[in-house]
Amino acid sequence: MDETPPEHLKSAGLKSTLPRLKILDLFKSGSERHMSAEEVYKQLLAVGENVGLATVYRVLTQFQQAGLLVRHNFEGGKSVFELNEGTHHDHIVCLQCGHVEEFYDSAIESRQKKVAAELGFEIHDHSLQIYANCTKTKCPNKR
Amino acid sequence: MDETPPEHLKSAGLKSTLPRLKILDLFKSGSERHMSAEEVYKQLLAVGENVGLATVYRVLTQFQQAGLLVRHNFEGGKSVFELNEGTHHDHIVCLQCGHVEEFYDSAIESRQKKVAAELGFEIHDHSLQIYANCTKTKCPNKR
DNA sequence: ATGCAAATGAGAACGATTACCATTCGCATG
DNA sequence: CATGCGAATGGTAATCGTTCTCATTTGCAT
Ligand SMILES: [Mn+2]
Ligand SMILES: [Mn+2]
Ligand SMILES: [Zn+2]
Ligand SMILES: [Zn+2]
Repeated sequence: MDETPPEHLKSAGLKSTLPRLKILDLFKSGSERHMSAEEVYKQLLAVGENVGLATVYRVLTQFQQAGLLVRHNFEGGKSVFELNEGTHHDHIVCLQCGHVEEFYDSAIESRQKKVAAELGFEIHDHSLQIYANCTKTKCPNKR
Repeated sequence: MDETPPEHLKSAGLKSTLPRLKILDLFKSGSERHMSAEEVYKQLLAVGENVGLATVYRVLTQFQQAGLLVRHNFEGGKSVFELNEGTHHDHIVCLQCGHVEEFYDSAIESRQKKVAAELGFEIHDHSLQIYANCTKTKCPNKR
C-alpha cells in the first residue's frame, strides 16, 4: 500500500532507482520512525531486498541533503534518520529502553533565538535531546 | 603557577600519576577550554610532555566519571571535554570558525523539566547545542 | 630499598562511516 | 525494441575516533 512514486525522487533531483525507492518506502511505511543506517540495511535484508550497506549510507546522506530525511546524532555514536515532515521537533530518549519520544516546545524554541541573538549569532539550527527514564509502564526496560 | 596538587586527584579516588597531573593542569591552565582527546594529546606533545594517546583517552574518561570533567558530543563525531565547574551550561557553536560560546537560560532549563514530566519521564540530563554563524567581527571565518 | 598492584604506552582491534572502482542500471535516443 | 553513456550500485579496502591487549613502568605502602 502507498508505493512511493518515482516523482518524489525526481523532484528532489535524484534519479529513481530501485535501492532509493526501497529505502524511501521503508521510511514511509516501515514500523520504525527513527532508524540508523545499519537498521535500514537489516530491515531491507529481512524483507529479502538486497541493498549494499554502502548504498544505504550514500542514499541516506543524499536524502538528507535533498531534504527528504533529517539526521540526528543521539548518544551512542550512530546517526539516526527520520522522514522530514516539515515540522521541527526535538527528542527525549529513554536511557533504559532506548525509546524515543518527540516533542515541540515553542518557549524553548523562541528562547534559543533570543539567546543566539544576544550573543551576536545567526542561528542555523540546533540539536536538543533530553535523556531520561520512563516512569510509566510503557518502558520495557530492555537494552 | 597554580600547579595541581595531588590531593585533587586523590580525593577523586584516582592515584596521583604524572600523566593525570599533566592532563588536569592542561585544563586548569591551558588556553583552550573545550578540548578533544586528540587536542589534549597534541597540546602535551607541543610542550614536550609525552603521554600516550591511549592514556589520554583513558584519563579523560576517568576524569569524567570522577566528575572532574564534563564530556560533550558536538557535531563532527569527536567528544570534547571541559573542566566541570559545577554549573551546567549549554553551547552555541559557530559553523564557520568553530568558536564555542557558553550560555545558560533558566527558561529553557525549566521548560525541559516540564516537557519531560508531562511525557512521563524522569530527566537524567540533556544535550543542547545551537549551531550558528557569528555575525560580529570576532569570527575569523576559518575552518 | 623492596614488592606489588595499578597505571602506562605502543600497537592491534574495533565499530561506524567513507572511498574506490569494476560492474550494472536508468533512461534517452534512433 | 536495441544501443550507448553517464550515473548508481555494491563489494571491499580504507579511514577515523576510540577502546582493548599486554608487556613494561610507576606510585606508594611496607
Ligand atoms: Mn523525530
Ligand atoms: Mn562549556
Ligand atoms: Zn528544537
Ligand atoms: Zn541546558
